Parts: sequence; C-alpha cells; structure tokens
Amino acid sequence: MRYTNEYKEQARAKLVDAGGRHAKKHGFINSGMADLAEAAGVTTGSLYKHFNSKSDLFVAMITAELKRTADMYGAVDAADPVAVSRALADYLSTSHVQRPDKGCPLPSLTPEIGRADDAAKQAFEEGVKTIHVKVAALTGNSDIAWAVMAQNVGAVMLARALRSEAMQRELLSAVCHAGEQLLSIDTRPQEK
Amino acid sequence: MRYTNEYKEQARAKLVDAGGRHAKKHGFINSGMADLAEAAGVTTGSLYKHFNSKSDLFVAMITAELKRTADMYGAVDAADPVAVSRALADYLSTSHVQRPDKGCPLPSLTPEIGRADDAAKQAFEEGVKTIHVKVAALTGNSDIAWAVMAQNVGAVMLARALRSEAMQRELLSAVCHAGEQLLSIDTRPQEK
DNA sequence: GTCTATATCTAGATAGAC
DNA sequence: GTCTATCTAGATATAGAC
Repeated sequence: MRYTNEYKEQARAKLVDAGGRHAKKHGFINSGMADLAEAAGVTTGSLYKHFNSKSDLFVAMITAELKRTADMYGAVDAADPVAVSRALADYLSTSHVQRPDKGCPLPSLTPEIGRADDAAKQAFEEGVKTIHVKVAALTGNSDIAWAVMAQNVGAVMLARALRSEAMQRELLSAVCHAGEQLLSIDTRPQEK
Repeated sequence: MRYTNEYKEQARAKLVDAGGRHAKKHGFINSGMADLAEAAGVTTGSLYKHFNSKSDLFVAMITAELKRTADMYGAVDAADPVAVSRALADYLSTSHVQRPDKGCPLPSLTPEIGRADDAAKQAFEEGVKTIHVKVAALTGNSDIAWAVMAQNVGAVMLARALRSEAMQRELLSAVCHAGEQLLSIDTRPQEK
C-alpha cells in the first residue's frame, strides 16, 4: 500500500506542478483538462481520480504556486542589501516578463482568482499573506512590503501586454528605480 | 444615408461600451458573443455585422476603455495637490475594488491582452502610453508615473482576489500611503 | 441591419474495460 | 489508477428571411 500511495502522491504533485506552469503561461481558463492532463503525462480520466473538478485543481495550483514564491523570498538574506536589490531586479527583469511559466503566479493568475469562488480566494489570501510576511522581512516594514509587491506584480503584468520591448524596458526600469527608493524610505516618524 | 450611418455608429458604440463593462466584470474570455450582444440589446447575428470576429471586438474595447481612463486623468488639475491625492485615493478605494465594471480596465483585462495577438497588444500599448502621459502630468515625473500606475493597478487587482475585506483594506491603505510618498519624492539630483 | 436557426467545434465531466 | 470512448453543454461563427 505504501508504494501505491507514493505513486499517487507523485502523480498528483506532477499534475499540480505541470498544470501550474501551463496555467501561468496560457491562463487557467484557457487550459483545458486535456491540456493539463497531458502536461503531466496522463489523461483526463486519470486526472479526475485526483481532483473532483477543474476548480479543485485550480485551488491546489494556487496554493502550490504561491508557496513556491513565498519560499523563494524566504530564502533571501534580509541582512544583505545587495541580495534584496537583486531580488527586486530579478522580479522586474525581461526574462521574467518573457517566461511566465517559470515565474510568479501573481501577474498571470490574479484576475482569474478574483472571479473565482471563495475556496480559490481563500487559498489565494493565505498564500499572499505568507508572501507578504517574507517580503516584509526584507523591506523591514509592512506597508512598504505591500507597496513593493503591488508595484512589481503590476509592472510585470503590464509589461507582458506591451507590444514593444523598448517600452517594456522603460516601464521595468522606472519601477525598479522607484522600488529602490521605496526600500530606502526611513520609516521612523519624521520631525518637521 | 446619414441616418443609417448614425444609427450604425450608435449600435457599434453601444456594443463596445456595454461589452467593455461586461468584459471588465467577467473577463473577456468568459464573455460569450451572445452575452456581449445581449448587453448591447442586439443578437449575435447583428454583432457580426459590426465586428468580423471576437478578437476585433476585443481590440475596439481595449481602445475605448483605455481612452476613457486617459480622459479621466487628463481632467484632473495637475496644479492642485488635493485633486491629485483624491485621484490616487479614488483609484485605491474599496468601491473601485468592488465594481470592476465601472472602473479601470487595467486590473481586469491586462493579463488577457498579454496572451492575445499583436493587434490587441498594439492597441494596448497606444492606450497605456496616453494614460502614462496624463499621469506624468500629475506626478511631474515620468518614472514616478510608471511606478504609481504599476502600484495602483497591482493593488486593485490583488485586492479583488482577496477574500476578506479587512485584508483588502490593509493592502489598499498601505499602497495609498506609499503612493503619497512616491508623489512627494523630490526628483532633482540630491546632494550628498 | 437585425433577427431566428443552425452548423461546427471544443470544453468539462463520466462510464466502463483492464 | 490509468486508459479509451463518449455524453452533454456551450462556444464562435454563418445562412437566410425580412
């Protein structure tokens, strides 16, 4: 029985993982169950033994993808300003813009989650909360963490919809510059 | 012939307008041609006399929606800091989060445009460029304008996917605060 | 130009053999 | 648990009457 369960877990993990990549690239709504199954090397009949519906799979994907992002920023050394700046620049890189399947789920999937059911929003909220904690450890301030997150997610999403690479770069570098300024803001009460 | 053309123009405008509201709320992909036609008070057969395909309608909607947003910020008095702050706060309001059909198209439609064809991206790029010009007139700085746009679009999009209103508010107020700080940054070269 | 009716295709989900 | 085959619903797009 142990082998069976192990294999089942592996198959499920592959569905979530490969499905997440597919959804980040094409959108969840544009990912048919046949596509998602094929990405994991199985068929739809098999997929439905792991998830009761497409919505259930979506929730599992949201949870896994957001955890992945949270772990990434949890691994950055908060005491090293260079590492923090590099994390900012990496997020706002053209390679992140060009490879949504390898990147953060927030710029690609968030609007679909906003239109999904409460289970999806619940999973989203928990995942984003964890990301926010990790980012706040890097910025040293909760509000600045929210601002940098919103800024970066918005910038990558907008850049992906721009046609010219020149304009993508203009946007990304402007936002990166502003992000550095936000990070350098002294959050102690100012004297007049 | 003049009457005929006038009516035709009106019908087309209504398709674009009502369709835009529907798409901002449900997503363009989730808006069937029957839905979009019904929102304008016609049927699909009639719709196809105005647009050759769903993609063509999408391009028209993107152009119209982005122009609407650009006009909105073009009407704000750049010389009045209170008006600028109010525009920022209005964008980051809970009512904007709760009513996507009445609001800015960027937080709802951008990822779909990122996956669409070049015609859609071209229309998007032109519209966003115009918005950026209007916002830069308010911020007084091109880079800060990009940053505030990315921040606000990202914040509204993220807030819409959060389940609890409390967390929505936390995010919105944090980003509004950071936006005010970005607006107050002195962009002249600093002396050490 | 607008309607009704429909052709054609693809999606999510299920049945049943192995 | 995985496969093949299929049901059913809904999508885009078109045809033809008025």
